[in-house]
Amino acid sequence: MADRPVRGSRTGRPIMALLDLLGRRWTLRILWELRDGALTARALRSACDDASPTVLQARLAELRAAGLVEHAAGRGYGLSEEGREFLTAFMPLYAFAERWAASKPTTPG
Amino acid sequence: MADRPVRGSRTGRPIMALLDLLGRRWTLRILWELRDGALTARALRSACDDASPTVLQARLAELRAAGLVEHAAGRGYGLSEEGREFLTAFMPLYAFAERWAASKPTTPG
DNA sequence: GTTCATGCTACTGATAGCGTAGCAACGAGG
DNA sequence: CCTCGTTGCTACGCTATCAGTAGCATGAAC
Repeated sequence: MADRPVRGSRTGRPIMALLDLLGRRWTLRILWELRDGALTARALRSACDDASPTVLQARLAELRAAGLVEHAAGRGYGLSEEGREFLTAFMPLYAFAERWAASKPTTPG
Repeated sequence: MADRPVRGSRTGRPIMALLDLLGRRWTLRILWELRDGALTARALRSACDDASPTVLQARLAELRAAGLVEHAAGRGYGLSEEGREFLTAFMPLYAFAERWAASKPTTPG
């Protein structure tokens, strides 16, 4: 996992790089949990259902390489300027999720 | 992978269910490749860099269970009404990807 | 009958992720 | 100096997921 940028980025289409980046476990979740501000690595872990630090660190590294997440020493991880742009672009999907769940039978509770 | 709806859906927050659904390999890609109309299972496979039919079938099943994808016998797989809504909500992220790639050094071409 | 395309499944081997434990660095308090 | 508690990060063994290839059953055209 060193020089390989992002799976699919060689197609030249940025959307493929993004699709591939987001299509990995915890990636979207991390970005989402960071929406209200920076979190320490351990706090982020708690927010993400205590996911393995192994994967979390890997995702954080990818996200930092992608320029979406930044790390302030001692203060934890937070969204970068681009990360916040991402989240803004993501919000319509949040709205969709609400409507989607409302029309789904698989939402008993 | 039988009765379990979607990881994280028990939190009651639909966004978690969506985040989790999308955070699986090929899920986002499938939805994206279906944007211009239905594709047969094999055509979809080609569009998805010849991904394993095993995973593709699994994703297709999940996507159908989620109500985002439909299957017309002989005609292939296509987005449902909700699937199209999803894609509409996804478009801002497409726009973001373009800007994002432009500001990234990791896009030599 | 043969041929072709459809959707789908069965394997085996590789990769990614999980769960737990632990390390090094830094600051506060004694 | 030492201890304590926090930080970010890594190692290890085990499991689940994915990859890659092959193959099945169905249906239409000929």
